[in-house]
Amino acid sequence: MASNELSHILNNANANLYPSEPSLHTISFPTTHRSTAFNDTHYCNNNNNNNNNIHNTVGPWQQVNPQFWNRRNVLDWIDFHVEESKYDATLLNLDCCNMDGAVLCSLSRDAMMAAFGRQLGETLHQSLENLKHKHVEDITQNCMLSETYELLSNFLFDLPQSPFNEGPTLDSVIVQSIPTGNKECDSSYFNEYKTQLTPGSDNGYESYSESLQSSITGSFLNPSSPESAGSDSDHEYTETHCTYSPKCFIKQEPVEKKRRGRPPKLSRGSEHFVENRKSKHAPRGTHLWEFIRDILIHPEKNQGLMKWEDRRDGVFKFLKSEAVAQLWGQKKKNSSMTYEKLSRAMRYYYKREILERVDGRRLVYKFGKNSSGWKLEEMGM
DNA sequence: AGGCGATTTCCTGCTT
DNA sequence: TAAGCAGGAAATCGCC
Repeated sequence: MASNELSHILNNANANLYPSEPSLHTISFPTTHRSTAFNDTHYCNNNNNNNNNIHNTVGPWQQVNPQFWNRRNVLDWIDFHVEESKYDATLLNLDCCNMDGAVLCSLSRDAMMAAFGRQLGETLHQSLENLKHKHVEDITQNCMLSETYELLSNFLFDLPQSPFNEGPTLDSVIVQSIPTGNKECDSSYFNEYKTQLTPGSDNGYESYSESLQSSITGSFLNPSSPESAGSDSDHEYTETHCTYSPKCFIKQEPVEKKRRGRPPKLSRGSEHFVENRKSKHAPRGTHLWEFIRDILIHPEKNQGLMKWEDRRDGVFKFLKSEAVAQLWGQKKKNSSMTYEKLSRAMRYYYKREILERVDGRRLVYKFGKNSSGWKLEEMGM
């Protein structure tokens, strides 16, 4: 089978799993034909030389710890190996590809081979082990002592948080060194990434949000610092239980947690969100206005989400309001975040003079005197 | 335990 | 008509 046919099949799978929104096109992953798209400046290649596991093209999945892959990353990764090994993609059970990285990493070698066949399963297993090892090695080699651990933990905790520089907590990276056998079906550290597989969560918003985060992660997060919300208690969000299922590997049953905010009405077709909602207060130092500011002060990296209208006066505009809202929602582990809700929170800032009103202009806001970190002088420019 | 801050959610009415 | 804005009300949840 021709390579482009394989790509076509997996692209279709991608399309089915990730119904796209028009506004997303500029920021979503390229799924195939990486040779041009993946070698551009969107992706950091600093680790490529260390990776002795084949890849001569670069994909976001390669830059991010497999534990943090979303479903699209998993699909891209499978796609890559299908193409490389000239595997007949028609033999693939696409249901078996529908999982995120945390789930993927919980699969044993046998499970991989059962799902993907002996040849491809072995290839994928090997690739995954190499990638996992690479990331664990990168991260753990300098923090072997508990003293170092503590220092680094404090350092990570004290870092200013933004969607661009926040990395995993030390706990979230150290746990990867647990032997695979102990990790199977015990990856609660990463369970927040799994909830998207729960029944009813496979909706446009979730996928959209995933894609967004993926592109952010793939394009300008530190590749070894995937977005973990920088929380000291992320692993508390959701307890899920996973079991092997021949059809789709994982059946997940999130334990119900109370969500924050006023209870949503259930009569608008949004019932399916409720089961997946997790409650989480914003991590210290991560407020909405800071999140917005951090997008703005990285103009080369914000993928056209927002722009400065008047840099000196702190006037800015949302270009992709819903996309920003989704990103914010993802940061807060809230898949039902919308621009409407985000903007309500923004309006509360008027009173506190973190923002100032800009009358008559849609999607335009201005930083107020109680905001900081965006002024050119502050940034030494 | 309770207050508080920072949202989150829903809502109505208005404007663009 | 849709999208966005404005702001009240109620609710949640981490922190102190």
